[in-house]
Amino acid sequence: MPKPPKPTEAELAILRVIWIDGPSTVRHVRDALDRARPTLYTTVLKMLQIMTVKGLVRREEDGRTHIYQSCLSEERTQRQLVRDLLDRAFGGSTSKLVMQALATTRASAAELKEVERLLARRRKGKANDT
Amino acid sequence: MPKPPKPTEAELAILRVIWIDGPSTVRHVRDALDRARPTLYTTVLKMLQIMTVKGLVRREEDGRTHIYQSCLSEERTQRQLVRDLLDRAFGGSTSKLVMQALATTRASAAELKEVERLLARRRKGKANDT
DNA sequence: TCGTATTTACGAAAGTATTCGTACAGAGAC
DNA sequence: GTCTCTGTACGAATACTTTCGTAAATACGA
Repeated sequence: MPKPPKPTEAELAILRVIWIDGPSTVRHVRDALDRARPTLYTTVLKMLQIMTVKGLVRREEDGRTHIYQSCLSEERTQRQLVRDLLDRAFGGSTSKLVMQALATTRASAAELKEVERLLARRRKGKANDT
Repeated sequence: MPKPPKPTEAELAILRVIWIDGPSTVRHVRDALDRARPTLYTTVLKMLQIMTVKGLVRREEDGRTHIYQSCLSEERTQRQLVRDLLDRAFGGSTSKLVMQALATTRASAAELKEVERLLARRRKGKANDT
């Protein structure tokens, strides 16, 4: 299968619901999204139909309703998005990107520790374990 | 002034030229972009006009031609983009984002060393120095 | 002066993403 | 059966982004 395209903003929001809550109905996705931003039922439905055509999600019929699940893992998609940003905004420099990530106020002490743990593991040769 | 919006893809490509090469004419930006992707002169001109209205760049007249410079620093924009991605794709988890950044094949040994240096500096309290 | 280059201006077209409105079908209450 | 609720389908409208075509002004060389 041809690699699925980079998800758009609205698509990503939907994918996140599915990654976190697992395979979901349209209604579930809508309710989850609605908390952040009011969304009509048919809008979510339409998006999921489009995403099905694009190969971002696939659906399973359960009686009258459909259940959507992601075709891509959260990690793989995240990696794709990071790489994309790396190329578009950082000229490929990972260290510059990490620098700006750490400059974010949201990077808590616990987060920093976790990052250090990652680096240490990586240094020991135990590359990616995601 | 109201904070300028997140640059679109084409806008970011233009901004990168200006950040790297300094204040530029339309022609210079076009020539630079053209190496990566053929672009018509008037397309770049139009984009720069739009970007001027949005407050992403400002221009100075030099005789008949205009010279465009960025209103935002490269670092600030990068930080904005990283934070945006952090929120949209990682639920705010900096460590997960960094993990995926390091998982990229493009992260060379030198890059990793640089990241470690950053972390060490940060640990010592010398927060951001960009 | 005349023709060509280069420049800005800008509306319109094309492309893409998102939202909305309406139709229709099935299930359950009454 | 009929009403209502919940579901899918899908075209159309809207919004946003990018590209293109053409006009007008100015500079410059022959």
